[in-house]
Amino acid sequence: MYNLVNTFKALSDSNRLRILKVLEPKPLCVCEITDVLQLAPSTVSKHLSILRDAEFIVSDKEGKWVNYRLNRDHTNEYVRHLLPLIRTWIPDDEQIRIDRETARAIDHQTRCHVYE
Amino acid sequence: MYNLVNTFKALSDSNRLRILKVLEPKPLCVCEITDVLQLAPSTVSKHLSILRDAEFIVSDKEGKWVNYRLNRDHTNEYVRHLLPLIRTWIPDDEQIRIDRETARAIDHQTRCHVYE
DNA sequence: TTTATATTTCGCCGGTTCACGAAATGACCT
DNA sequence: AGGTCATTTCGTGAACCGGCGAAATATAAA
Repeated sequence: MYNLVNTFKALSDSNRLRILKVLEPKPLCVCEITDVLQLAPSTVSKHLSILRDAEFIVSDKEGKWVNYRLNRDHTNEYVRHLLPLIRTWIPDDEQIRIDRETARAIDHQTRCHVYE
Repeated sequence: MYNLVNTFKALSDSNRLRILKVLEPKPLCVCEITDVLQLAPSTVSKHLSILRDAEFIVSDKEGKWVNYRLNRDHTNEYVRHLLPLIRTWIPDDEQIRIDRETARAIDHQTRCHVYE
């Protein structure tokens, strides 16, 4: 029960839903997500840890960056059912549309100071 | 988006999940639900209004009582998908099991002062 | 080693949520 | 009309949540 409540709590914030929706097309690192949400990095980091604790997303460390992606693993029953539903929901929400366009427009090399 | 967040918020409280689960077998009035949850009537009433606003439950007035039941209507897309999921989840949670037993044991006539 | 960048952790502040009791409202019996 | 019970509304206090900036940590270039 406690676990189920926690799962729904993770989904009870519009900025966390924005994160899940912007990760649908492709994984992103924290600084890219920060650019999309326009929130302080510490705030974004906290949101990501909540989504990760609920197993909606997983992180991969790559150099100084941490990439986050949707959890496609089917171990967690709640996530297994909820992620596909969320994928079908609010596909044309204006905010979500803007976020995806923002994410698409980010030049990863420049934004994340990647040396060649 | 706002609507979806609100839907998840309605599910983000263990007492509200208890209400949804105890209503699965059959509708109950507020005083019966109050007996099950062991919370103040005003608190229970508030939880019920949150669940009703999110369209998970509907109310029917019957004399001085208000009966609440799960919303089987399929108008709300979120509810249409989430209620069946919740029905399959935490079926053997200890608290849920106790709540259902409590509800089953309530003598409606006596508890709700029903005149013959 | 120093500097730059990315990320997380921590503490604080303001707003929200959840619990309660008191009061208001509604329905029905006498 | 007066009394009783069911329910809701309202105000309040404690706990929680989401935002921020500062500091800590990690990686890698210079």
